[in-house]
Amino acid sequence: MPVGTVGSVKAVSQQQLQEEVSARIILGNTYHLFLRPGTDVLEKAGGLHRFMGWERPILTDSGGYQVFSLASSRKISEEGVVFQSHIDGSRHLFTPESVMDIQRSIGADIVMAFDECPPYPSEYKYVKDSMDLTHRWLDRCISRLGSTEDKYGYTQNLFPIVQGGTFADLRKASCEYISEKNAAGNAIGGLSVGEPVEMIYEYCGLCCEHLPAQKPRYLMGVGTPWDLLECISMGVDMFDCVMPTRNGRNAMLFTTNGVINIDNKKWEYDFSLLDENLPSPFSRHYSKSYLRHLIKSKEILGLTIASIQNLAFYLWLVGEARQKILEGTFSSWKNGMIDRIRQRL
RNA sequence: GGGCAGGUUCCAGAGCGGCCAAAUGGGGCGGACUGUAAAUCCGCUGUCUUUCGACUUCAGAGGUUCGAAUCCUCUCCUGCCCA
Repeated sequence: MPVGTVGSVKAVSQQQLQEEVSARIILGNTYHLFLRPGTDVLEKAGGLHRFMGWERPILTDSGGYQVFSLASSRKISEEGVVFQSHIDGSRHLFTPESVMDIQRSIGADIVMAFDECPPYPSEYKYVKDSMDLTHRWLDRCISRLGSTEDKYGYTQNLFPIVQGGTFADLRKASCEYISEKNAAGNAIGGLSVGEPVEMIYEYCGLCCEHLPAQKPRYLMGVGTPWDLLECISMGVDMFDCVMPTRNGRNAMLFTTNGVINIDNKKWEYDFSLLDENLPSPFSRHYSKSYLRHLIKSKEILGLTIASIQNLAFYLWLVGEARQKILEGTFSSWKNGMIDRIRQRL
């Protein structure tokens, strides 16, 4: 579900946000923004796609995460990954080259490198070897993308992905390797794979210190609304996550006033709007009571409304963050906002 | 008036002499979900107690039995059928 665009903002450095930038929010159950000056690769690319009235750049992932999450049905080698379909059992070979071609065909503005995402916890040696493989694959991605044409008349930008697990020296080495490629933007991968949240913060912060400040930093797979604010404060510009939609489907609502379990009886006769503070027509049209009824009745419309509510909330939140960055008040605003949106209603 | 079938813990519904505080589902309460195959998964849900355990429950009252939600008697109530 496409969502829209955000304006110009001030940026975030390690501890604090500074500088002016352009930001844009994208698509689906993922949402992305470019917070800091000159980090909006799409500004130059001009790769905006019209869809249902929204301007929407496209970001596609490479399948590296599926190699991790569906580990039982794949085999990794230097060449690539043989992956077995859960639908019909057929085997497919994914290589850095084929994955670049596919993402080009889809028309992605942002093409993600093909990487391996080791699980947590993993041994140092495994993570190191995996990281080296990811780096070699990155070179093949760059080479492939460099030897093929943009398919639809606008630039298709490659984002490399940092790996290195939860080992500081590997993370640092990976950041350096990736940075040298001088890509349009850089992604932090291999986090939110089961480690404690504190470690996400720790290694995200570490990566932000070692990735170029003038390029967008994209933290893959994170996270809760409060995670976003914490990571924005460390210098992350883009995120994507299943959380708004998956948790929405599981009856968890994120709102500007706090977290709701819409399954709870307390909402049965609560005819107040889902979230009166959001611009989304869904949030301002349906009541908590009605949504609870739909979900209790197992009406699929309930899952849709819950998902859209959460998406609208995430977009509102990053929009607010951008605004506060612009005003130079992000740091003082952040903690109070976390307390507010994190409370259980 | 006559004939059947029933009354089980919030609801539905198993159990039909000991392994029953009582299956299972629903409901209720809580938790999880972080680069999405998956509208999913996990606890708790009579009372008291941290545990062991103790206590009170299967319409009501009696009874049979070492022992009863389960067997017998009566009473009350519900549904269906016939008059």
